[in-house]
Amino acid sequence: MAAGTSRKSAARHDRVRRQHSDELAEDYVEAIDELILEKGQARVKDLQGIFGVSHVSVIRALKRIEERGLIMREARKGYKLTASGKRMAKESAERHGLVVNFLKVLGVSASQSEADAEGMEHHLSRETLVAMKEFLSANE
Amino acid sequence: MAAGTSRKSAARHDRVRRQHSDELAEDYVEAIDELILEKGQARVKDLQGIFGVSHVSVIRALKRIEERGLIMREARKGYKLTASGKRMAKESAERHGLVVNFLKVLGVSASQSEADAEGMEHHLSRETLVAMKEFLSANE
DNA sequence: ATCTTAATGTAGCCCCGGCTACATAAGGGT
DNA sequence: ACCCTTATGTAGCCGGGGCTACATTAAGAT
Repeated sequence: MAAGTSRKSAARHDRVRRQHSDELAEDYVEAIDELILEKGQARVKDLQGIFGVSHVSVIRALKRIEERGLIMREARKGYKLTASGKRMAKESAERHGLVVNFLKVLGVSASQSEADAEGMEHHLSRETLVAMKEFLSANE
Repeated sequence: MAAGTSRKSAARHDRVRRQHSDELAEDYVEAIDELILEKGQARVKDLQGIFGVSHVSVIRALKRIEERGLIMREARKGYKLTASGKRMAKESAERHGLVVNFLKVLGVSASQSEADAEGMEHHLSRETLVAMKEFLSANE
């Protein structure tokens, strides 16, 4: 970077902040998707177990995510995804798979690939994801 | 992952949360390091400009970072890094450079490499960083 | 030295993501 | 039907990172 100029910028930090607030929604949406696939329903208790937080934190998170139109309460079956929730879950899962594979092919162990993917996946641009995809097709 | 098991875990989420809280410290420490290099001092005002937040947010962040022993107030010259602050800045800068380079070699544009590196760099394990380093030496 | 402006600091509010403790609703067992 | 347990929901607190508005301190200009 040019001398006298930091690489950091206001815009950048805004972006990172927004990403952080999306992470939680994405994680919940993915978890709900998996739960419904595996057990037919996604309840507070399940999510509490998955994320290792109190049921209160789960409830509040679900409320906000519901307000964002990603999930809906179901009669006595917990939560289900709305159309946009499903879209998010799908994209999110695809991206996760891509990043994990990428790391593995790069030579990272399976377990560490999982762990790192979960940290980084929310911070990658389309462009970088495409580059990873291309790398994968060239190296698999 | 095995059916019936989510890839998410309490431990994982703890880790991500801790990483988030470290991001700010790392960003400040790096910014202070750069400022001192470039202008001989790092003041609240400078940091405010760099991060695009109010001076109040800067002051509070600096307080916490000072409590963590990473920085120290200097007479009328703003802040300077302690030994461990310097260590963090160095590591952090090295890691940033590595990640940016890695992305560039992967085919990502310079500006997007910068942007994405800033999002991801706080979430990479040693193992993944080493893998990136190896990729770089094999592909430059 | 004084006056003005710029920089720093304080008070107090917001939202979000944690939490515990208590209150209700649902389900199961007998 | 009743009781007990498990699940869900509410109240209210903490800390972190955001903010504005106001107070103070430092620096420059005259």
